[in-house]
Amino acid sequence: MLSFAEENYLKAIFHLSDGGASDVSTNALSDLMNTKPASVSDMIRKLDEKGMVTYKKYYGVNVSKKGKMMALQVIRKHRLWEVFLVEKLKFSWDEVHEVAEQLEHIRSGLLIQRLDEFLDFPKVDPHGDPIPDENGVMTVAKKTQLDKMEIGMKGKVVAVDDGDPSFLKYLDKIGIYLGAKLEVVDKITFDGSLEISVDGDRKVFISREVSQNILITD
Amino acid sequence: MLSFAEENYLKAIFHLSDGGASDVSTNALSDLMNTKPASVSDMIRKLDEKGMVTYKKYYGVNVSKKGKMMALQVIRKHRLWEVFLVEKLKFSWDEVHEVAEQLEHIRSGLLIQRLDEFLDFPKVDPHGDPIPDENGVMTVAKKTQLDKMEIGMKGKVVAVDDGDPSFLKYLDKIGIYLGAKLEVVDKITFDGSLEISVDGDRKVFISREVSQNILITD
DNA sequence: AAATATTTTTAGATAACCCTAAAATATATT
DNA sequence: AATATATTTTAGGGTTATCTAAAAATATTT
Repeated sequence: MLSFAEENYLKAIFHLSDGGASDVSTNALSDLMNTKPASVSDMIRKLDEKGMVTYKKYYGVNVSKKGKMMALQVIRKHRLWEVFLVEKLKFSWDEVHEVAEQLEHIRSGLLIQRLDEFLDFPKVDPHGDPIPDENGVMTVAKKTQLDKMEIGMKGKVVAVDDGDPSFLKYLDKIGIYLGAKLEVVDKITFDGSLEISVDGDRKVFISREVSQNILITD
Repeated sequence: MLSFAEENYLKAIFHLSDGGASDVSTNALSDLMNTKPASVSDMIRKLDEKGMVTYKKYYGVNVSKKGKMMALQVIRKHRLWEVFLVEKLKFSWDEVHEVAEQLEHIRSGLLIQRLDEFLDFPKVDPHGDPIPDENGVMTVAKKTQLDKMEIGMKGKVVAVDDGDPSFLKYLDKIGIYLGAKLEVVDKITFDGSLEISVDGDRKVFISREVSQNILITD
């Protein structure tokens, strides 16, 4: 069985490698984990011995098949708990992460199975990120950045490309939430900012930067 | 801040001392915690330095005022999570403990406040044990052992005096649950066993031993 | 391609929590 | 009250996860 620390490293490697696509450097990991590179080297060696990662000294690390499954299980738990916190306990987007970081390590197959059921088998978390199933499979909907859409196009907010709490708070403030129906009303060519309508009525202006971080599906 | 291990020791001392009433021996603690007496001595010394327990070498340990509050907070979390698991996730009495042992260590004031609200501020856990409030105060209902009741007396199951899973399973099997309305139909003087009706209809026989472990309030 | 800079690993330490074995203290027995 | 027994503590180690400082390997610059 993996320790909390091992689970966290595995999750970090999974994310930094884009699900195993590219290798991850020791420094990138130490940055993300808020530990020193030396500590990362130690941990990676241990995870390698356990067959959880593939590791070539000085050239980077990646998740193994086994490690990827473990990471996906932790991510599954994290995201299910986030849904619980937001939908049932009325947490706001920016309050969930810290608590879910703790809850994701609770060990109980039954618990997570029942939680999934209780939440009615959600497919995405409150940030719109897909929730892996028991086998680690995620069904990913095609997402478009809001700034790539043309005037008159409509869609539903499925994700937010940024974990920054202040960004999430801002979205909350202007009334944009996961599942909100958006329509591009106008596009200001000067600075790329957008006028959009939320749920068919409320109209708001948002900067290009903000619009790039809002993901839409139809 | 206290570590998981420290929280667990504090909780154990609280329980073994009956909430601070009597001092606790090193061996009693090592038994309950499944550790060696030497480890207990170490931990107690540390908790003493932190002002969480009162400790006189060779003569036993007890919770301090501060330690008692900490223990009650952990117990509060434990019991609230038990209610959640049983009422919302359909866990049975005997499945909750292990998971609640993990969940009780999640650190988030907001979480436990919202959970309490979500569960509609329960006063007792699924075993009928009282849930301390934010200030550590428990409102204890007067409980009578079922075997002390006379023929014709009625009451509601508020607690079960035994944590043994097989006992809880047996109760489940014969249809006795927390909140069930019981009436003593007959008392067999020969062996002290009881005939009781559950919820006004189903009649079952239970041994004196079982009836001693079922607590009733009116 | 040699020198310099950066990244990564190794070596050695520390803190938390547990262990075994031995010493100290308290309790029970004769 | 002296001795035997049981309990508790101390001493010395092991493991995990972290650290700093130094060494080794890789990458960049001139």
